[in-house]
Amino acid sequence: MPSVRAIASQLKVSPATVSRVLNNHPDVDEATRERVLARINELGYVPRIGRRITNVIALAYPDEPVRSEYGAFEPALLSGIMRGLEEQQFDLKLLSIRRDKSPDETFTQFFLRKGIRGVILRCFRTNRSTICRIAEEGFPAIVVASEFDEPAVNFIRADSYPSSRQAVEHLIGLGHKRIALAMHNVPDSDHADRRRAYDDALFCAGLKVDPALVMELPASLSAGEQVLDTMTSLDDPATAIFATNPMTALGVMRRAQERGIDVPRQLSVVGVDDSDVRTHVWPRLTAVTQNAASLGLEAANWLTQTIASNASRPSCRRTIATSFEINGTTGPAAVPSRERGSRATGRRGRP
Amino acid sequence: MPSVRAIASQLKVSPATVSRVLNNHPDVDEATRERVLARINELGYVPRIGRRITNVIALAYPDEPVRSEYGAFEPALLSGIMRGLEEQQFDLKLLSIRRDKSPDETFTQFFLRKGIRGVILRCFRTNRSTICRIAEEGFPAIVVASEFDEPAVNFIRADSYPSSRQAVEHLIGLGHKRIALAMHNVPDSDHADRRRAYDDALFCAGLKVDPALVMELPASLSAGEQVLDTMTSLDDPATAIFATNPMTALGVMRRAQERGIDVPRQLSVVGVDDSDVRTHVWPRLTAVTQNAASLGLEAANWLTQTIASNASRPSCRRTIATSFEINGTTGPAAVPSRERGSRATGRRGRP
DNA sequence: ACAGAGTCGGAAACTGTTTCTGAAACAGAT
DNA sequence: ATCTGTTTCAGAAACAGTTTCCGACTCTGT
Repeated sequence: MPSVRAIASQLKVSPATVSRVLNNHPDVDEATRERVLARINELGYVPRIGRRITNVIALAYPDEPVRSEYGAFEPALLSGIMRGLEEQQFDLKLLSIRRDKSPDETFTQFFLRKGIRGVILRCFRTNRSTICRIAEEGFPAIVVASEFDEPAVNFIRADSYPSSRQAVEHLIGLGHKRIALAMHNVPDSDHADRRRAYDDALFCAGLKVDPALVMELPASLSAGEQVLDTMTSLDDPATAIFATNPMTALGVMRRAQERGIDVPRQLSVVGVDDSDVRTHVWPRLTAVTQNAASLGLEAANWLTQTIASNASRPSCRRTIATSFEINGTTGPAAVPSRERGSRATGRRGRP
Repeated sequence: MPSVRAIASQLKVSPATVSRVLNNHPDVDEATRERVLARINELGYVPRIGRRITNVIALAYPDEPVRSEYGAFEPALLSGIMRGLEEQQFDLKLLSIRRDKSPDETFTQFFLRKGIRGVILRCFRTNRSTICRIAEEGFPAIVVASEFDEPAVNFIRADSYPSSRQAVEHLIGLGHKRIALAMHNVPDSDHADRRRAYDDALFCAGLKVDPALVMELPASLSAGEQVLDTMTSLDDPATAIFATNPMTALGVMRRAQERGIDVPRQLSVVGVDDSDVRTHVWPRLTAVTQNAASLGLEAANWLTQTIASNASRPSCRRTIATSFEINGTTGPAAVPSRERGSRATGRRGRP
């Protein structure tokens, strides 16, 4: 377990210099800084207070400290993380990278300066490259709720493919043939899963994917409203909508109520839920649900155990399952207009 | 700025002993521990790393780490806190008292052991006495979103009296005379404010408070449903409902939709919102809104500034205003039917 | 060429924590 | 009563990181 002094003596510099490098003090020569940093990375320095090593991990947000736009996702995640930290007795710090990181320090420096042993990362559209850089530096890190192709990036996420497929098949089973898909307009792995599930389910049922039924929009209430308006005003309107994020689903519901469209009689809606907003509306939303708390718990567990067992360059590419919950917003397809009418069963589907 | 060694030499003990006391090691005599603790308190010891003093504050939860039951209140609060910490460059740690505090250490010890300079406290029904004890010990602390009579306890909260009164007066102005009040069944200052506002507004309008119109229940969706059912089935039913917390308000809305009661034609609803759930339903909920983010920001600002200016025993008893936002769930009172019973219009849909 | 300013970094001083060790107290047996 | 072994308590020293002070070196302007 290398200390500042150990590194210093190896490099034939003084402990003061190593400390200065770690704390990003300006008055150290660039070449020296590089050398020290390289050795620190190589030997795997861990921060200490006095003689005790710090057991602190961080939850780091890229820009804004904490986003509340996702509703109860963040508190559920935090709650899970805190529980996951319990076992190895770690503490949790909240970090905002934009706020605290100086542009001319490395991420490793930044985290060590904050006395952090490992970091849980939240990924938004803006910071995928940031996350890749952190992973390259080799600092213990895990991304929660996003997928990465880069092998260096550890992540844990929920795979929504099976549940999403279940969802679409549920709709098909209820006789729906015109099923709309409301996607996020920024491609990410979660939404790719859902798209794939949609395509596959339709294909296996012998249905064609109609591009007119697929929309890509931001994740927001108003996007959901737009989806509903568009999909109901088609020549051959949708009889069901699968909205792949919570806000869009809520927007669809709200607008349907506003326009007096009876859900699920006239239109079925399936959403995705991170927490429990699906229970906030009536009828309760049929939805693909992912458990943010267990994501947090597993991430924290993996990270602390990795740190404790100080494995070098460990890998975590875990997906946990989402589930599909049938509630009140899905029902048999409305009997289509006469000419194709004989196929619809009209039987009220009991889940 | 007293150090461990300074305290030690004053007390004629070794630094090791002081350190042991701070870290709650078992092998130190009870009398010695008391003496050290007293002196630490007296001199206002601050934790350091090396020669630098730590600039870390904590957000401490009593039992469960983070509650997600309040929806987006917590993330909004956190977001505000992080912004409030920015100015004085403090870091934030999350602490769970139940998890981390040993029963036989004082709170001051606990916080110092965690390297904390000050603490923001969340108050739930279970831990008011805990909070009073912390305040008595004199450790820099501030409670967010609750009120305390004890003069030693610092807090910052939103006073919902004016907005609540505005809300009830708004209903009265719309011609409502039968206004129901759905209260939380655990008395706390927030709900007391709302109760008082309700009473006062009614009184000033020359209306009597009908005990049949006041219910006290837990804060939950099902409680809201119960409220709606009860209030619409009275002999002289309510024409408006004021639900003093977000979940209850949502429950009322959901049940109204379920039963086909047209809001706001047949029934007006006013809620309370911590974040933005009021926009998740249709029609958008008319609500008293408190801004959790600014509570967090102000709390963090006060705490960090207090610490930086090391005032001894500072006091903060601040209330910030809530606001009243008129949206789509309030409208003129239904024309009091000539002979009651023709009330249900059955018309669905567009306002 | 020389003076002054700026850069870089080491020694030392000062944090807090832990390990090692020893003194004192206590319990039990002879 | 004395001896022995154990437990309790706490100090000395070693060791962790950071900062202050100061000296050496470099660079620039005159």
